[in-house]
Amino acid sequence: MARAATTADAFNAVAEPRRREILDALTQGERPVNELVTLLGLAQPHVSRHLRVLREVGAVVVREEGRQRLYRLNPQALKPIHDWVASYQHLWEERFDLLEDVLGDLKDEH
Amino acid sequence: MARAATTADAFNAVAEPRRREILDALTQGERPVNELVTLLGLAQPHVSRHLRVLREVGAVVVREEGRQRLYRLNPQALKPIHDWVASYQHLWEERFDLLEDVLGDLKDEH
DNA sequence: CCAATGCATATCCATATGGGTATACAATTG
DNA sequence: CAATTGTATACCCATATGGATATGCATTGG
Repeated sequence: MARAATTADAFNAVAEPRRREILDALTQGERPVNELVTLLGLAQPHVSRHLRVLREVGAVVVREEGRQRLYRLNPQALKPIHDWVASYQHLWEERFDLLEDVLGDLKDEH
Repeated sequence: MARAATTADAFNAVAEPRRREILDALTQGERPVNELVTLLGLAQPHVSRHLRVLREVGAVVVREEGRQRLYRLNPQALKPIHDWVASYQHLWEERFDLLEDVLGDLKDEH
C-alpha cells in the first residue's frame, strides 16, 4: 500500500522531482507535451503520465489545439502546500531571533 | 523504481500524511515515541519508521533520555519546500490582481 | 484516403514503501 | 538478576509507481 491513496494530493504530486521540473517549466507559460519531453529529456509516455498526475491534483490544465495538448500551470493547486509550510516558517525564523538575542546580550556585557 | 531514490528528500518525507501529522504534533514541543504513537493511533513500529524517514531528511532530531527517545522538530529542514512553493506564490496572487483590475474596470464603466 | 505527427494508454518489470507482526535490545524497576 | 518498559529492526505481504516499450487514436498534410 505504498503511500496509501495519497496520489490525488498536491503534496504527493510535488514529491516527484520530474513533476517539479514540469511545473517549473510551465511557469514560463503554456507548453505542448512535446516541448516538455525535449526539456525534460524523458520519454513521451512518461511525461504524459506525470502530466496526468499533475492534472489530477489540479496543478495543470490542458487545452486542445489541433493535435497538440497545451498544458498550463494552475498555481492555486500549490497553495495548500504553501499554507502548511508557512505555518512552520516562524519556527525556523525564531532561531534568528534567539541568535540576535544572544548576540545582543554579548554586546551588553561589553 | 517507485519514486527513485527520492526518499532522502524533504518533499518526499512530507508527502506522507502521517509524517505531516507527526511534524504537526512536534510543533508543540519535544515528544517521546510513545506519545506520538498514542496521538497518531498507529502501531509503534510504524511511528518509529516514519520518524526514521523524518530523521534522515533532518526534519526531526532525537535525544536519548533513559529508555526514551525524545523527538524534536527541526523546522529548517522544511525551508527548501517553502522556498520552492514561495516562488509560485506571486503566480496565484496575480489572479487576485487580475480580478481586481476587472472589478475596477467594471466600476469605471458606471 | 494514406502517411505522418502528437499524445494517451496499456502492459511489463523492478522496486520503494506502508501496514502488520515478531523480535532484538537497552534501560529501569523490583 | 528477572520482569517490564520504550524503541528500533527485521520480515512478510500488498500495492503504488516509475521507467521502458508497444500500440491505439485523432488531427493534419500530401
